[in-house]
Amino acid sequence: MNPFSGFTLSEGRIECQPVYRIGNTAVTSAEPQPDGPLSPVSASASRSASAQSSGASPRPSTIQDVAREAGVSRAAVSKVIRNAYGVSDKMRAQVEEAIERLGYRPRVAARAMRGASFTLGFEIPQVGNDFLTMIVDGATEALAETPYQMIIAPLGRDQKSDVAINSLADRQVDGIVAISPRVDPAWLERIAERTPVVMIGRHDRSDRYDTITGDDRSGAEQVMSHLVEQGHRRITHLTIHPSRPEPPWAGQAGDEPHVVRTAVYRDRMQALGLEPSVIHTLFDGSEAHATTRKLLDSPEPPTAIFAGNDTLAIGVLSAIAEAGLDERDVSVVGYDDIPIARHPLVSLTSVDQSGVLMGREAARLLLERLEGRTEAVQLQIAATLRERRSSAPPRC
Amino acid sequence: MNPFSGFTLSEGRIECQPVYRIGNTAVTSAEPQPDGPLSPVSASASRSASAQSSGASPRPSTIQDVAREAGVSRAAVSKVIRNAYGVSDKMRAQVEEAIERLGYRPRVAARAMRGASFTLGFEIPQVGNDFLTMIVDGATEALAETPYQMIIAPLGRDQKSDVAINSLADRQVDGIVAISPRVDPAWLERIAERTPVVMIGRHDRSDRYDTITGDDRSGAEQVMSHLVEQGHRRITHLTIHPSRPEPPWAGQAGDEPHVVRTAVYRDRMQALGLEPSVIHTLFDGSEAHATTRKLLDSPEPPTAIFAGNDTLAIGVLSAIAEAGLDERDVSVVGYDDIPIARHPLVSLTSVDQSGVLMGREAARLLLERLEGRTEAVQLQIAATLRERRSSAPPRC
DNA sequence: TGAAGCCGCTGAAAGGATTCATCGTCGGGA
DNA sequence: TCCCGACGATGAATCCTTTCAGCGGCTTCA
Repeated sequence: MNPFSGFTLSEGRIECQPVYRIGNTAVTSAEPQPDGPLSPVSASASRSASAQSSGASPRPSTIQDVAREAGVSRAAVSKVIRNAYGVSDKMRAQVEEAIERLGYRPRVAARAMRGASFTLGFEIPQVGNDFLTMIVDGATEALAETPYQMIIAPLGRDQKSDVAINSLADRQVDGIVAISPRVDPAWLERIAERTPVVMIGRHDRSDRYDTITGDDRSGAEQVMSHLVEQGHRRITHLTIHPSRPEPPWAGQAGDEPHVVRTAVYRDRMQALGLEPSVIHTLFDGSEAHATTRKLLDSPEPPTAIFAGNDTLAIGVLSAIAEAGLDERDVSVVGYDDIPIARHPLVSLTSVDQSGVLMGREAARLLLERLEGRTEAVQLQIAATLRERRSSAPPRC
Repeated sequence: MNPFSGFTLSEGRIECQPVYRIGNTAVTSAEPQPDGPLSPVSASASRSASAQSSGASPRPSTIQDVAREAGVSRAAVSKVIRNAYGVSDKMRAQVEEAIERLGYRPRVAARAMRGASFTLGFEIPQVGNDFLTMIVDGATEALAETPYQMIIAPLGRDQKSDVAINSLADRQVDGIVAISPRVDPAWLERIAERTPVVMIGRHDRSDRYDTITGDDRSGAEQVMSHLVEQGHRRITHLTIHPSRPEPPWAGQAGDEPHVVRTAVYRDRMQALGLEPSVIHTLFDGSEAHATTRKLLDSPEPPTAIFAGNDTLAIGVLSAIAEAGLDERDVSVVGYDDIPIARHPLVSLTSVDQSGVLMGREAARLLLERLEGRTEAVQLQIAATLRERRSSAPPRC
């Protein structure tokens, strides 16, 4: 079975909450198709049929129609659209009027076949993650005045980054932003041969793609200094699971941000003669919550928890609050400084590495590449600790 | 100037936070292009040139290459890929082996020209909004086993929904999910003639596109009953600005969720002989925060605030916390039940309308359409009040 | 006045996958 | 042995846009 074919609708509608359906319930072609599992063919076939049956759907106008309407050639219209060289004012006016009259819109698929798709793709490992959202926001802003449209390919459950990146490449996006994905650098370089790539997060260095990283070393140092100065000695570090199995490129090509932060934690603890304690959880806050509860019940709970990112820190905070404790019992520091960290009810100490700036710069780097830059660039964004209420000197 | 042409990179790099740039700074083609402002042409031209200069970039293999490799015709390969009718096991094996050997991936743009793009587009008015995130999560899940890839088109700053929807249509997505956009229903129907559309949120009813709504009436009723039962009388309603100027289709075609919630609020207040007080703010929480501060300083502040959605409610809560007050002073109820509402530090009473379910159903409805359904469907998702700490009986 | 060069525009080819009409082959029944 | 139908595979047409080579007409300069 090749990866592009064959799928079936999972049958049955799961209703965990009442859904009222108005309108038809019967699906026209619900009975098994003659050629086995529902395939894209039958889907597109029946779709076009339905478009006809619902009637009065004039096919959208093409560049040919515009050319006819304006009394010029297809190529001339194309040049007007692309703002290319060699178009008289008169012709431009005629063509633009014709475009207006027909409501013509260039088909991106057709453009992509020869030229550009004017699309920049963002691979986002976790849609709900606020740090990633900041990156998207920054990029959106940077692309506002350009003809480029951003599209986001979210990762499905248990999906690997490379699926989404491939999917973007298949769509012939003009550039790709990949956010700290666990993919083979060599593979990514192969993608980058054809499509400009900016990779955010990992401390990679490549001649083929650009990278943007936060200063994870400095950020983590600041966290540790802050906690130690406050008098904490029993500090636990909570972070996400490392890649399993250990990818062959790990360590060699550059480390993921979380790995760097963890390394700094270990170093600082050992330098102080303290026992490092690192706990790995899933990336969403739920497991961080459960883990923290257990931690609080342990005979000698930590007085401070350094969470690898804010999502984890939020989960940690919820466990602490549920246990009726506060920052005087257990201090918490996160990483990323997502918007909710600033909220007075949360007030989470965190490291600001300006996701918005990262997103903006990522978009810029892609635009530069499209403009012609060929050498790789590495950007590093400074990290700044934002001290808030969640970290305080321990009681005893 | 037509809308598809002409852009320039905004010059100068704004650095509000230190950015360290490693690697080249000079951009190859920074000098003005011969044909005026940098146009997509030159961009793609220089790009391909750079690809050549960096060398060793064999053009990606096509269906033709696979056909040659497997010793069959192009059409045969196409049929294998699409899992279509009339392929012998032997040929399938040969072709799949050839695909494997060449690392062939079908170009989506080319497929879209005749067949399907296997892409479903989501128009998301606000990337950071957690309710919308829940919808995306639900849809991701529903699409996991299908060959369809989801792409998200986020709205740029000050961008209208129709820009993003058009952009998705231009990319020939096979289906569109639009989330409560302020667009003309007639316009949306025109889009829906060619591409299946599911619209989430607005209480529309169309023969051409499907709709999914929450039960905003019931949800708002539950909120008001809850607050009134707790003894609140001075209840202020905070909601987002209505569309300005008033769109010509307002009220006629169906209302936006926020408008329905506000209407219920007004009705209930008036039925109780109380003075309704509605305040409009921007959709992001920041203005809600400022507005609430002012409200708290007023001579007779409300004892409860019913926020039109959770994002606003979070902003309200932050103002209340900053003022050193709590739920006994001012109760807060939101709408959507986003994940952070459950957090013990926030504990926001809210209306759960299951965004995840909405997203899942939206994806399903599109798949049904692609399967052949032609009649429109309306789904309504039940609303359930989740009572939490943020709403409590007033002090006096 | 002739040659050269530029300008504005045009026709045709290219790009990759799908689909339709068509063709060849093989097995089985008469 | 012959014919027919079913099955499998094929070539060509198609989708829409961009790009390239080229073509008149005009200007400029020798």
